[in-house]
Amino acid sequence: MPATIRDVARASGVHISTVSRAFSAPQLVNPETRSKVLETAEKLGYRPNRAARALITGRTHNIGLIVADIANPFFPPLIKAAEREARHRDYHVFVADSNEDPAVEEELVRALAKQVDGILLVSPRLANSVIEGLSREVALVVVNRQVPGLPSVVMDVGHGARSAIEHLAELGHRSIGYLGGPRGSWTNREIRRAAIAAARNLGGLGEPVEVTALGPNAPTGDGGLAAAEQVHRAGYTAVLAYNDLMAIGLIEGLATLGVRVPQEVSVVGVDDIALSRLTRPGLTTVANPTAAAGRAAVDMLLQHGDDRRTTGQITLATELVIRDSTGPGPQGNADPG
Amino acid sequence: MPATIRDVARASGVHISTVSRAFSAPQLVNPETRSKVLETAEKLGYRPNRAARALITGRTHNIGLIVADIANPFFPPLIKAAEREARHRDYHVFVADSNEDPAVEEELVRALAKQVDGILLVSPRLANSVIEGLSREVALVVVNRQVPGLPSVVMDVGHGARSAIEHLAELGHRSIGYLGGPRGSWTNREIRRAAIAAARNLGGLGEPVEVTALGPNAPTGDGGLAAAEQVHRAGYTAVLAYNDLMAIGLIEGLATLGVRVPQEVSVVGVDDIALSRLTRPGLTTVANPTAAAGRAAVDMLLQHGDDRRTTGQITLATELVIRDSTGPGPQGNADPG
DNA sequence: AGTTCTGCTGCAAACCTTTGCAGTTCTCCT
DNA sequence: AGGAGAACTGCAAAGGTTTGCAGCAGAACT
Repeated sequence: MPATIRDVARASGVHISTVSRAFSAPQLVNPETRSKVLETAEKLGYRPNRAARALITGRTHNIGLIVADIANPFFPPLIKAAEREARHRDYHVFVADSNEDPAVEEELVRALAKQVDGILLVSPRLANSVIEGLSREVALVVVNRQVPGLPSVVMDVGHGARSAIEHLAELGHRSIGYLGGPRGSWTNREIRRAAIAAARNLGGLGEPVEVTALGPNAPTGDGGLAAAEQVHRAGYTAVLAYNDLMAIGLIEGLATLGVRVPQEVSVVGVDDIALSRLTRPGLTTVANPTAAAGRAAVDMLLQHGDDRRTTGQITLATELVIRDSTGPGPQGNADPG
Repeated sequence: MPATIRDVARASGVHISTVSRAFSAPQLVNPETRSKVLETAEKLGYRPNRAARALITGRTHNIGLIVADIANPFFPPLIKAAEREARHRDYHVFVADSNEDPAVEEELVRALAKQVDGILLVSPRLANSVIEGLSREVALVVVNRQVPGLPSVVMDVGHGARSAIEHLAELGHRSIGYLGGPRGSWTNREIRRAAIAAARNLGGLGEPVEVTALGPNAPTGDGGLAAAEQVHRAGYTAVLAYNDLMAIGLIEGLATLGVRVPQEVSVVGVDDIALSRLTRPGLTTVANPTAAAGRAAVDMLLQHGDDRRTTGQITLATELVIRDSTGPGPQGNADPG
């Protein structure tokens, strides 16, 4: 029913190859012919069949994008930026959701592999070895993870965690909890490592600061909510959470236990999702450049046309945003230096 | 480089058509042959080329899903449910985001049309006439909108709005604002209509209740935040918001103006996004069965294999969830009847 | 023993487009 | 005037799969 290239060729009195070129290699065809062809194509409602094109060129002009959980507000801005960037280059984005499940994630990569030109693996929960294996089946760019030998885009959460710990220490906090995220998350390991290292560092030059890691936990509001009691019992005066969602859940959980934030416990999140500006207290958090990450990842995937295996690794800067969920620790006020 | 059907045929000593049938018509091939074929296919890492398959069958086994704004937490659960249902039937879902822009929306439908078997148009901002036109190019199921002649899935927001207004009236509120959503939203019109009608109805049997509509506004937290002052000035004692995000933004905006919810103003949202349980006060809201809607929409699209133009219209029930953002109005307590 | 049927497999066309090559016409040199 | 080159267009193969049809062997009839 839909018009094919043949219909257009017939209707405009030229060969199909000319029609083809009118679309995909305009400089090779006489402007007059071209406009005539385009006109009839328009009239017939012709749109090139992407399947046929893909069959012969080997490129689908689609890219896959797999996230751990699309319901986590961290991802949508990244997805939007990636879609925008991709559309801009005449690509489309397939978004899929692994439900935080490594097995589903692997299955998705396999299923998508044959119908996309490459896949953006965002916040993968898979083991590095598996990811390396998959990268032999399809071009991969990993986001929020560094995998040796693969192109990747990460945010400098280590720096962010350090800033957060320093901020809390400066406010006088000495006993800090790290509310960990999901198993298999590179970001989680990175934050934990950096937070503990930062505490050790600070301990060297003043009063000892201790960071204790909790988890793994579900990286959701409920995950934070559920951890509230544990946090309360442990007696931390400040908590750094794996992400904003958990931080917000934690604050609510503490509120129901009668614990006030930031008066009794300070809370810092990571991501700076749109919501964190809106809650009360406004959430102090490590801002992640998610949109930039989405754009960069698409760029990496498409830029190096066919020279697969580009091993660029991009690290984007993060920044601590101080709002109202952090306040002076029990030792008194911030020390002046 | 990747193994083709021909490689498998050669390696297992049968004709390619047998390999094809081993995958897509198992009952037509000898079980022994079949297992041998599958085995060698596995060994060679063969995966059918979907482009080639699509070319001949005319079905891509992909479906498109266009939402107004993927960053609105209302959509992800719907998307997840749709993806799940689709994957279950060996389909994949293309998600795209129109940025609340009708022009982008139309362009997306056109672009997607040729590479999917059908499109789920969720919360479209397009005019009905345009949607009807598009439905001639590609199978369409509309969600959160009723378009004559097209299959659709809607939530009974009219009922929800009525319940909300009745709830507020019962609490003693007489001057209620409706914080409207975006231009072009069917749901917005529906809620407004129902809310105003409900007020008129109530007025008939007791003290007059007035519902005043505001808007259009951006259906986001910021949209709600921005409207806070207007709401405050207007002196409503209760507000029904187009969605939870706006309701939450409004509550924060009122808080910064020193207006307490629910003591001074009651607020009701629509959607019951996950977050609404977590904020303080917990948000009273009209719960929408988003996951069910996602599943139903995919069902409608795929079920009636090729008998296009099925005109089923599904309406899913909504339910008022009462939490802490609504309280007694200025007239005193709830009246007993 | 001859016939019909069943169950399986092979053959080849078809799906729609891209692209290297060859052919044609025309312009511009020398 | 003759030849070279440019500019454009047509030809046909190729890409990987599905599927109607035909062929074949063997089983089950008569």
